[in-house]
Amino acid sequence: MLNFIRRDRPRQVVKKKITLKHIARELDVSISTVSKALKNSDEISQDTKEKVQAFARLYNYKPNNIAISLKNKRTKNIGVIIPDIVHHFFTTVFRGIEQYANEKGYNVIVCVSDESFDKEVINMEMLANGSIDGFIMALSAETQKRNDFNHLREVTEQGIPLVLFDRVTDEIDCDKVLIDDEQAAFDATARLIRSGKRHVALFTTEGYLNVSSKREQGYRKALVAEGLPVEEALILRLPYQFEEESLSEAFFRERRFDAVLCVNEIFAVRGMRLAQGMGYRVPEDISFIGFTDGLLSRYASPSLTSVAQHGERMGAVAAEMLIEKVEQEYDETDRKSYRTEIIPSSLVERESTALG
Amino acid sequence: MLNFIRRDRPRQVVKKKITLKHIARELDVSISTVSKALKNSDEISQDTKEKVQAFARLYNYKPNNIAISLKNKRTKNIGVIIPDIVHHFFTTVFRGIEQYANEKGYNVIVCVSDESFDKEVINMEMLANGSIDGFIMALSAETQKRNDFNHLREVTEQGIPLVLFDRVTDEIDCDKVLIDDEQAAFDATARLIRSGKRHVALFTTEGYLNVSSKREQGYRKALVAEGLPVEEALILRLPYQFEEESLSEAFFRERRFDAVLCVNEIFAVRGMRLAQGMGYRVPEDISFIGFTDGLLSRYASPSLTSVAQHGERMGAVAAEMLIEKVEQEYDETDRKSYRTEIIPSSLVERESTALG
DNA sequence: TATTAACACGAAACCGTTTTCGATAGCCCC
DNA sequence: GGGGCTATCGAAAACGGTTTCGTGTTAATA
Repeated sequence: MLNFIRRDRPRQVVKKKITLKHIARELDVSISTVSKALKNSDEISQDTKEKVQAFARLYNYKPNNIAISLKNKRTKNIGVIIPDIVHHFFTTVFRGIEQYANEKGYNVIVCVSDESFDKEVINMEMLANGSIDGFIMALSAETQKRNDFNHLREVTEQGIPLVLFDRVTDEIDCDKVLIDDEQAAFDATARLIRSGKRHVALFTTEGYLNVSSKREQGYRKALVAEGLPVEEALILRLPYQFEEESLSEAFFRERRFDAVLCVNEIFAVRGMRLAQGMGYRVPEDISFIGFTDGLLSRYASPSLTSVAQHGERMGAVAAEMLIEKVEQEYDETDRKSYRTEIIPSSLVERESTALG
Repeated sequence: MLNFIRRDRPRQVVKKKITLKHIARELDVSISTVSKALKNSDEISQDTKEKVQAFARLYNYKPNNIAISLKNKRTKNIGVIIPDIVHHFFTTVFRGIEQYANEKGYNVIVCVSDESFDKEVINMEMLANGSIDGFIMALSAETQKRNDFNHLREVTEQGIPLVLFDRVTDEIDCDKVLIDDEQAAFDATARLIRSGKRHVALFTTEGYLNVSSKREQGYRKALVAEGLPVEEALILRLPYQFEEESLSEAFFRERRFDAVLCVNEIFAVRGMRLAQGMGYRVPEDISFIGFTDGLLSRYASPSLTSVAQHGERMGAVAAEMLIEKVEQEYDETDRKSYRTEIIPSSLVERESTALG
């Protein structure tokens, strides 16, 4: 009597999803027969198959994902944990992940750690209990600062694949995908010097971020490589969300530099603006290069030469590495070996640097 | 013999998750006893409870989410489908969703429709088979253009709660949360006029986007309300990702306008730049107001007066509405009534408009 | 005519929980 | 000493699938 169409809700007919059991009942066969018929198993007669398949189509049968996950012990979900989502770089990486994952039939569960260690841990634990087949993550600032990676260790010890990107740690053995931050900073700095600049300043963040320090290293090495002194006074460490004033005007007024490498777009754009406000010309008097080639770089005036980090590529690679691990988990009794991929970045030249 | 610790992997001990069954075996009690003991049921003796709980703690037992989902027919996941993720507004909305959902113990699965109807449909179908308890979505451009909402209808008919935000449709009966686009455009336009501008131009997108046309309406009404003529020649329809040239210089050279309302940041920033390049002063000669108060508005020079849309608020409200529906689904034999919430936007005044 | 193989299907176990409904044992009481 | 309680636990069904392993029927073969 088609009793799976519930009509007990008052004014709205709710067509509940139908199950194998319903089909079996209606067609007076067993559940296993239905299951096999839908998979076109040759155990089942042509006749029965057609009956079942027609019925299933008619009532739009779709197998329940949860039940399949439980049976297969695979969810086809991957968990992504990032420090922030309102952030151009992470967003582009996420897009790369989502695209690749989707192609492969995976869904993506995102959690935002908000740069907090606790949230990172909680989110991981939530997802690690069967909700996902693997993790892709960038560590929160707090986690990097505390140097506590037990939550990661727990997960990998359980055999759950993990891919770290951008904000990684050496403490954990897993796949990683990185930006060549040091190299990029090196190249950008060298590029400034070769265009005739002699005093290159660095605007970086104060604090613990791995990436900033790598960029600083590249900057230093480039100076040395080009035979220039590292002038510590030209390295300005700014608070993350700094206000106009903190980019001290005095620093500009003295102006003992003719070019600036900035570890992000915002520092660069604000720097340019301050410089222009004080009558300097960009790039003639001061050149600027930023990191993170986002909207700001493109639309600033002058437009900003910037290190493009190809986040989307990074995300795709991370997803590829993860899914490979997830799927091999079930083939070979694996030999685990972990890779670290470096995603090359490139310098997008715009108006804030004079063409050397 | 603690046989749930598998040591058959070569060099890496894999501590597989333990289950009720394992605990039961080790402690020589039944699965039901273990389950009850862990829930502190008073059916179970203090003795047994302590034994079980201690064991569970020791081996870090956590119930399997998938199994629980199957049993409860609730996943504690919500599905979010948005047209794009590398997009400031959607990203902020997502953040609002994620935060609220997380507080309530829900996880968020994101799918990007990429403005494609087909992807939207596929993603919905994927998730609708048990993976999520409800949907939050903004329609893809193609969906809006085709006016085909059967996929939404299917889902709601199955009794799956749905909340639409920003890009919505009247065709579907469900909760909605909207920006007061028309009002915001009205206010912004009025604001320009009251500051003494008499010829306000509009830079909008060509095409079907619901939001753009609402903003245009508000713009038109404001002109009328202020007793000014609507000059069609001052309405410029630009391709979505337009290049410098397309914002025709001629339009600026004639300059039959002294203020511009732009339906997004990018149009505004490019407009300002072009204007400045041609020697006009902003805001003295031409004032600018944009929509979407993002990084560009903040860091442009001059900084851009912009309509802030409070995406985070919007996301939080959407999540709240959805979760309410999801949870009531299981209480009352519901009286479904759908709400439409309007999230007020506000004008963030910056340098691109003269203080009226 | 007895044996056997192919065919078509169903029973049951399983994935990991929760929960209902006994069932057993010990104890008190009359 | 039997009836009734309570305390403590286990069996089993259920969620919705997949899959292994029968099993009964029929037809082909010796």
